[in-house]
Amino acid sequence: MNYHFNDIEAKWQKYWAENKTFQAQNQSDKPKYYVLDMFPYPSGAGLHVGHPLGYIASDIYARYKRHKGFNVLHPQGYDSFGLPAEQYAIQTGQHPALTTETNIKTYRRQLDQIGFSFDWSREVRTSDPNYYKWTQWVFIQLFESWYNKDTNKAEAITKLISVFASEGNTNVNAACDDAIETFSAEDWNSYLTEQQEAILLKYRLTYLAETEVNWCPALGTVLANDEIVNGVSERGGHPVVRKKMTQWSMRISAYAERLLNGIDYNTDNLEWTESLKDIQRNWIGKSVGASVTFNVKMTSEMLKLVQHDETERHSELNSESNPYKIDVFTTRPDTIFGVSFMTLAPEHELVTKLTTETQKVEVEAYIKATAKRSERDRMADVKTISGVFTGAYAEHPFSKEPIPIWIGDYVLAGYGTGAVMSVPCGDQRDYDFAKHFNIAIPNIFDGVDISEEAFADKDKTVIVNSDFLNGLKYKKAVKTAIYELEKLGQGEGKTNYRLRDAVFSRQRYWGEPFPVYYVNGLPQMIDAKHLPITLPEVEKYLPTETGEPPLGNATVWAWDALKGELAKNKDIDNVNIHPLELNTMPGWAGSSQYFNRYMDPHNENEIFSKEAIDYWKQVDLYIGGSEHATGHLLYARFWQKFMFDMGLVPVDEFAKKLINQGMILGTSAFVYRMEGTNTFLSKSLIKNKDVQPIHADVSFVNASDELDIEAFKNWRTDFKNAEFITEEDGSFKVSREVEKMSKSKYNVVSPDNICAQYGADSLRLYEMFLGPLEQAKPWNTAGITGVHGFLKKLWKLYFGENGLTVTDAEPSKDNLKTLHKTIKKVEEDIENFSFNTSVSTFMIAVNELTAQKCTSKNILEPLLILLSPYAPHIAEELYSQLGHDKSISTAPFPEFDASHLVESSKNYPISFNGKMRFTLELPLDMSKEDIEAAVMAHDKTKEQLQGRQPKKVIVVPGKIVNIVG
RNA sequence: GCUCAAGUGGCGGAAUUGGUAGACGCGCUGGAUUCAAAAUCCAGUUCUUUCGAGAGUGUGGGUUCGAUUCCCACCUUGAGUACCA
Repeated sequence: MNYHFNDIEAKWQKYWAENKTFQAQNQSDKPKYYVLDMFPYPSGAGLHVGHPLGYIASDIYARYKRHKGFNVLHPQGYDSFGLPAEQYAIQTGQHPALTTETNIKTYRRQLDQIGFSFDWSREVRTSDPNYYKWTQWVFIQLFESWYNKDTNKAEAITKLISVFASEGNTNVNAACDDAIETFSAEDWNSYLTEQQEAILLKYRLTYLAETEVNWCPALGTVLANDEIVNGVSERGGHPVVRKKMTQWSMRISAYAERLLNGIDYNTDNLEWTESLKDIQRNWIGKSVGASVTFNVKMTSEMLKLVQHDETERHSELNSESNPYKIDVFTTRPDTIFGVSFMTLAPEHELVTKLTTETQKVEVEAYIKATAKRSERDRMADVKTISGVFTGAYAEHPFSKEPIPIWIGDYVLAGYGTGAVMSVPCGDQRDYDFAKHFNIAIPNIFDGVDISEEAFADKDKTVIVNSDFLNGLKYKKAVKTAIYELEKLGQGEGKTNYRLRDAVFSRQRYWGEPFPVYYVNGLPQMIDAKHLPITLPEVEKYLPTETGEPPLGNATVWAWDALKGELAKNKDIDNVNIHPLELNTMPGWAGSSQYFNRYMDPHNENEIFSKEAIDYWKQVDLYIGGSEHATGHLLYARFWQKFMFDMGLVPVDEFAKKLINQGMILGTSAFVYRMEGTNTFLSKSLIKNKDVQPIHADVSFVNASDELDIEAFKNWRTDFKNAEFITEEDGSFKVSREVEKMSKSKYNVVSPDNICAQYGADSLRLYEMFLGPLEQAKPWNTAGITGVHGFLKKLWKLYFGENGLTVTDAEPSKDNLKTLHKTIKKVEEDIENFSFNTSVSTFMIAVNELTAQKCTSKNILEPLLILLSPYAPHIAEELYSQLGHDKSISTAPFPEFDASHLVESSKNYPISFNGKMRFTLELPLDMSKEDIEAAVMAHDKTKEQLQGRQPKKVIVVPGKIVNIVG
């Protein structure tokens, strides 16, 4: 009987589906274990061999945990909202839901054929209204919450309202918009509802505000920072410009410190790799320093302006005590006496007010010029120093000396306060700016040469020329400076984060609609009992002619607040029937809580039941790509912390352990055509020839890099009559190069073909065998014959020509030794996610057992359980052939027994000066002295020493002997 | 620029606490089987070599009886981030 992998695999896939073998229960006597993959976006291209890598790894772990007696949850679903389906809809008119459905069918077929142990009864799709109902629900909860910095958690907005009503906002310590004016309880109670609503928006965890956003004209939508790569859109590489728009934002900045603390201190709940933690740390970008307030030296023109402003605001303060102030953030308050100018971002709101009559023309021209530059231009050109003097001066907080105020585009409006105190002796950019514009560069560092460049080494700093800071070192100087600034009321210690609030609106059709309608321009939440608010039908998926998002095309997209149902747009009366939000949510909305929904996916009354979340708690193992480090993985942590504050989840990190699988690269094949001809040269003939490299489809090339010339000729009409000059042996060789796997490089390999030709078990083994899980590595189909041959060899261990050969024979000592060293190694490897090395271990075991002619069931049955996580189909088949009528999937993992590995002797490596020269078999219970004597007496030792007397002999019993001299 | 990771045969990679470098597999070479091929099986395969042996894990140094492994400097590649004050 031969190994018919296609039949076997189909048989067991059917068995698992029919018997619901991998369906997880929400209660069990067994301990729980939750293994999760990042769910896929079902693209039209289907899977290539790179996609299942992480799924295979997580499947091995999930299956292993079942053997180890765990109640395993291993779900799968689809992140099915997204741009490609929408763009296809724009081109063809086909509803994105249909495209998505078709693509999901393909994905499901491809996933099923690989034999994953997913619990498909828990499948979620982000574009399913029954799912996105809960995405909308979380959004409402965020809207109804604010962040209390005193209790350090999110709290109900109703609580904030009652504080405002009883004591105003002076004692409220919230994560909120900057520049919120203080008000008393009387003020609050006298405000109109609209005024109150507008104020509350500045506190809510999701809020509507006019912000500078990244607008991508080509995609017709805004993008979050993590969706921009090198100044262009991640999808499609289109230019991005800064634009002010009213958009929903998520106040993730409120959680910046807790997101960092989770990385640095909550390591029990966040066993992520250091590199991934580094990426998030970097992205959050904490810097500790101080804010410093500089008073502007007022000119008579400015005073007029101030008085005008103040009268407008009905303020009783007089202008003398309220000049213009410039707040800056600095990480080096110790260098305050090194300030020789200030620089504002061109967009800074004070610029127009400060600029003097004489400088006006120059300043306005500069602002205009910088506004025109795109994000990318600005990034590409960081070398050019540009800026303009405003004509105004600020006053040094201590020396009271005048400090010229400049504007320059090296200062970013979006970071800190959009203004810096420039210390040219301690900051290279300030230094370059000062040199360029001939501004003074005072030195405040003791014994440091700053004639060529700035000096930024904190640790070696001793401050001079700095009044009360003279003679102090960095740390002390920082403390003292902050203390003195606080005394003056012109500064305080401050921490700044690079992390910005995340824009949450997208001008798209194929996304979650907001559960929001507008009354008098102010957003109102739809009551959760009316959810889901489902996507309306539209004629076209493009923006409207008036520039509104695609939902502006819908005719039934208004909200009847009285009846609590959708209404027609033409019936909008702004009394009972109001317009609905036209934006949709971004891609990461649906992926920020899906892992919890899997715990209780069919619950219609709650996002998940308390029992379910208390049972499963959090994901124990999460496997996915590191490209989500600053997107999904950060947003999901933020939502989880919010859900934790709400008391909805028991753990504030959603994924205990995270592993990033490396990318599988393609091995492209190149053929060479002589320039100007239709003649192709084999690889070794191209030296010194003028040739043009052309990608050949990798399916035309065999393991020895020989091209199937006929297949290549039939590929394209212009190759039809091509000439081929071969090697001497008649073969035509291609050259190989490792590149990213992509259609345009003709190096894409589909798992469908591999499964048909070698089987899913071979595919699974080979993907693991390629190399360490987390490492990027090239795919080369040729190598799969190795693992495929192994499976055939394994099969032969159980089946001969005349059927099953397994017996009840007592295992030999060697049999047991092979089995138990395999158990030990495989178990260690799985625990360490070192799957590549356990495949080698299996090969060694099968090679050894074959050589030993082992037929013993006591060896061959446990071997199947060891192998079952990796190659489940063949393991199930052989296990059933051994007489079992139940699936192997929960058979207990074999117990390692060290007694089978005990040796009585050791083959000692004998080294001379650390170099191994020969080995010597000696009993393990031999004493150090006897070992030394035996080695010294050996002929080869004498030969090595050639009469020399060794200086020293190192004997490590059980390990090595080293002779020095 | 800053942060992180990695450099081992023709190729993918192994060596888990400092102790026989190159496991396992691909490819290659030779052989068996076959009319032939595929498949299968056996042997060999880091480099140099005067066939005794010698060298060797990106480069240079250090610690050690002993270093792919630890330390220092440098080079290369990849990833993240980027006028972040």
